Amino acid sequence: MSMIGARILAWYKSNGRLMLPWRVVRNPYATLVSEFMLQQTQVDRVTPKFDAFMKAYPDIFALARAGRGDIIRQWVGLGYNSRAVRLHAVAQRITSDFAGRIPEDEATLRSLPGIGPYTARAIMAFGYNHTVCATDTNIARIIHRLFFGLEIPPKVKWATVDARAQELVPSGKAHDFNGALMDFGSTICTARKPACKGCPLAGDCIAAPIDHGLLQEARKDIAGKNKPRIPFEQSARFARGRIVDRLRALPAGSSISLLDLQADIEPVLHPVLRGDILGIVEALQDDGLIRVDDRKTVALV
DNA sequence: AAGCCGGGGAC
DNA sequence: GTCCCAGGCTT
Repeated sequence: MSMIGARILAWYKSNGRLMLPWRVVRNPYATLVSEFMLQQTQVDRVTPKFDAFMKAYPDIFALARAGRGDIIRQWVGLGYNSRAVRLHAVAQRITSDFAGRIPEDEATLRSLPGIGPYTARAIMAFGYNHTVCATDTNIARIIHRLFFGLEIPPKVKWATVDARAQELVPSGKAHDFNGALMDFGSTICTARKPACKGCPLAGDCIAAPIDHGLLQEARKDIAGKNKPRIPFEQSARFARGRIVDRLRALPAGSSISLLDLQADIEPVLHPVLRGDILGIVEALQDDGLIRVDDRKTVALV
């Protein structure tokens, strides 16, 4: 095992978040659920939702036969509701095509909806302890700093960083190693305020010690090139969220007329959004989140 | 490559 | 107010 691998595992043993619910349960199904929840969503937001979800759907079969609308209800507070739709589809595919056994090879995992390069490897590493690195933005940042220097601006391509990450995984210890890097990235080697002082890897790191002001300046240059964003309250995303929330509030199995939905939603929307409701409803339907029947009543799918 | 998909928290 | 987050899909 590499020196860095050993150091990071030692750090994890005493500083890692070993009690995260999906680490305690530690099986491929729990990994599948948690990884979908964790896509672009912080640990602290997922933690309280995970247990309730697992209680409602204890295994892949329970999830597969559940109503999609109920799953979307369970998803409240997590955002990116399409993930719930895809997770449900994955559960159905796995029960129908693989007898409920969650695949453990990258190609098969990647063929499932909502499972990309990161999530496939995360399931392999966390669910099956296969020797791969689930390189996410967090791990990529750490590897970049360690071997190529400060990541802003990027010195090498993502593929180069990822290749270096794969080499680093200690054989047979992928679960702990990946967890260690992620915990390390969220507490020590953070994006905004890396704590190089006291970092156990500082001696191995090209980027260390990172000057906070310098990092801030580098980041500002990137930000300057960012396109101006419209306020969240004026975005279609916001309206989508309000519509789905309104439908979540309906008793399971019931629906609301399109007109009533519009009347309920409009007051909480920014004026620029009020003419867009029908189009947004249609987009939600295309995404498989809601259903509009021939009598113009709306419900969660 | 760029835009879209949520929303809460850090700074 | 801006950026960040255990990304993935579509165009």
